[in-house]
Amino acid sequence: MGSMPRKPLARDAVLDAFETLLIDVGERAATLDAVAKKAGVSKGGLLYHFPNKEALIEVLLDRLDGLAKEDADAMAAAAEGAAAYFIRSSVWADTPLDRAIVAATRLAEVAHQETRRRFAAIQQRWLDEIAADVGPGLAKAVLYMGDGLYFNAMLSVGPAPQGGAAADVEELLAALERLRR
Amino acid sequence: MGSMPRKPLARDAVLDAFETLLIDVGERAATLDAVAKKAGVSKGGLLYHFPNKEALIEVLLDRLDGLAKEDADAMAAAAEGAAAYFIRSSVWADTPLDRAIVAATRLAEVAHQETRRRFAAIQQRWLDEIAADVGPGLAKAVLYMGDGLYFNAMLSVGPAPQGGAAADVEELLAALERLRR
DNA sequence: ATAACTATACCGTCCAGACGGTACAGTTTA
DNA sequence: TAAACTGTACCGTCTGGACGGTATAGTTAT
Repeated sequence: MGSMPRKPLARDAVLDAFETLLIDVGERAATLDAVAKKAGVSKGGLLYHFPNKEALIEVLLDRLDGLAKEDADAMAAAAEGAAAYFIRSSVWADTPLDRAIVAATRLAEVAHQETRRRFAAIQQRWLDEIAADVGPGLAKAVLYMGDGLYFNAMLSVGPAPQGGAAADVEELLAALERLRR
Repeated sequence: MGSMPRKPLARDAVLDAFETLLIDVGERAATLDAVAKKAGVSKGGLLYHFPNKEALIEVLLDRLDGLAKEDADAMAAAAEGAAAYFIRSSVWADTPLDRAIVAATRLAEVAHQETRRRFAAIQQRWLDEIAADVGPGLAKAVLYMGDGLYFNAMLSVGPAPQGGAAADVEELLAALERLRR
């Protein structure tokens, strides 16, 4: 039979902890020690799975790419249209994709180039889907509305409680309908 | 009698350097040593004017408040209307206000609470002016469009050159006209 | 004379990463 | 079948460097 080593439980715990800390306290405070402590893992154990902090980031970005691709596919197939789907999904809802995006944003803010590149690619894909729905002339307007929602969520998410951003979506959807006519 | 000490040249140089470093390399890399070096000032000279990093931040936020207030007043008085003025001014144009906003955003991303509070206040003022122009139902849509522009600028500004975001503004203004009808 | 610096040395703390060791599941060999 | 061995999954400690901040003695401009 093939060898069956123990399952690497710490690995996922570390990744989730890293993501959570990025979201809650920012990149600066998401130190290896803090991540290890949050994950309930020793620092040595953390470094066994991720040789350095950059490796931690890379895996997080890969996870983001996967989730973003899934989401873009769902957007393209959405019955309500890509634009409405996009607006709706731009509210902070603590989904895996939301978390991955905000976490990655914290890295981009710190001028992490690779993160910025990935972001640009994801944004482009979103823009393409929206343009296919509402036409190229309005796509940017819709994209930026959603981005604005994210932007505001980013600045309030964290230790502070999250307000009722869900109400904003209705306004944005109404604006979208108006643009569509 | 009239002893006239020399003018504090270093003070402004330090503030500008701090702002530039925040924009270009993020909060993490905007160390006191880096700021002093960029400003062409000794570290001792920097600390002569700003006893600690927090003081540096506070003065930057005060400068932001002043510029934001000026801008909001101009927005309220704009002939084209507050909403169009806002959209237009949301493009990254390297103005003092743009720089102050992006610099402050870098701090907010690092979960600096006071910075977030100031931002929320500025956003509220903007929202009020826009609502006075296009009505409360559409204000959030317009605000978020502008924020989206800023958001994207934040993620691309820095060492990388700035693309033609100015073209986007025309799209957004067209969308705004459409909403207004 | 005095504010506005320069230059440099230094301190405590924090952090990324290296390193050596431990526990244990599974595999081989006698 | 059991001792010997192997590889994975960790733990705990240490080190070297960076960073924020202090201190202090000397220099320049007004």
